[in-house]
Amino acid sequence: MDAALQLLEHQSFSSLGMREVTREAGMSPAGFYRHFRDLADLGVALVEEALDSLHAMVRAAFAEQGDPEELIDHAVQVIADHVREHRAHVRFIARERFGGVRPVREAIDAELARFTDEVAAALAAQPVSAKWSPEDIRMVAQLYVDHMVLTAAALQEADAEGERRIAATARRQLRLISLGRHHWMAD
Amino acid sequence: MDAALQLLEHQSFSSLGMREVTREAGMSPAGFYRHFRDLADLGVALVEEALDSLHAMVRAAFAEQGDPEELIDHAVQVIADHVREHRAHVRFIARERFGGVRPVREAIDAELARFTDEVAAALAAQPVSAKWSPEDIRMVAQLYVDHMVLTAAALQEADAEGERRIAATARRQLRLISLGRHHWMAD
DNA sequence: TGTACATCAGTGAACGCGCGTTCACTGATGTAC
DNA sequence: TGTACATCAGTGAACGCGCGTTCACTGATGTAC
Repeated sequence: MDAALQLLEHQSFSSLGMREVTREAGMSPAGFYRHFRDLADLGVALVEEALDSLHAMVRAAFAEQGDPEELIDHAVQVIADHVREHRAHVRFIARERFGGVRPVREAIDAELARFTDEVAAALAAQPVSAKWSPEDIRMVAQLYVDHMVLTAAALQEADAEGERRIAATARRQLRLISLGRHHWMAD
Repeated sequence: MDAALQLLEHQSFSSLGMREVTREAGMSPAGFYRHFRDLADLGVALVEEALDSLHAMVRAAFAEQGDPEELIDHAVQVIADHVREHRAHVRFIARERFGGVRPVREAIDAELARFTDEVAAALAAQPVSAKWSPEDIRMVAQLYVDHMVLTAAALQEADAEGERRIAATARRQLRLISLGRHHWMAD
């Protein structure tokens, strides 16, 4: 799996060869079948591995208490740290979320839907969304999850300067969304 | 190019074979070289074709005048129409935006950056953003373009019922962003 | 403590196949005089 | 109107190569008695 992730730095999953993977892993082609039935099987295993770590990140991003400003700074910081530590995983998810291998795409979609549920639950607990309908809460949760994945994807291929720029933009965008949330019921 | 788009319904570009393409197109393998130097060359040509049509869509989505509510309904309608008429193009862009073939990915990024400029110019002309800094305007433009691409990508693989659901969510999300914009300077 | 057996990750050779690329070619269409 | 030549999309055969998959195997580690 590490060998595959390594190779996926410069190509997408659907073009991965299994001889390629075993070569990178330093084993003979036949050895592959000791671990996976086929490449799609490996792909799904990678999704699970990658989203386990993402899962921890989502929790961390929403754990903090405090005013919106602090929450936003903290969340963006958590995302940036996560990307630095799990670059290959983030790239894999970003690339294959709309990629050409159905089982992989579906596994990612299912996991992201679970994240959205989790974020929605966290939002529902905040005073701001006291009188919101469940649909509206989910709609905002989706906006947040999409924004998070997109930001992580952008960070993943940025240098240090690009990282600062992307983080700054992300913070402002989250602030704008937060403003919208505070005026959703009032207006 | 049509043959390639057809094949890309079920795979991503980096796994496309050129014998595969010529077979689908009903010609001999060697004929490929009459039109493209290699597959990456074909890919870049597809990006241009796909984003020409998207370009027209962006203009249309922002052309309308009226109150925010009408603008949003109109924009989402334009996106939905576009996806219905150019499903293969939309899928290609969504899939390859973070895909494994660098020249293709870079061509898409460059085009989307141009879209963002265009949207930023349209936003700058609106009374709401009268006193905004250029950076803040661009930040909102980026939010809109990302949201548009993500919505189009989701619509592209949805059935009729999913289409309604996705469009409804997109409208609410745009309304929330619009609310945030109206309170950006005030708060 | 020693022996016999089971499990299991990994090997290396072999298979048939489809790949990308090249080559000299054909035949239709356009152009100059 | 007729003739000679240029252009150019498409052909079909051939090449060497790496692919995914299978097979009987090896040898290390764990387990039962």
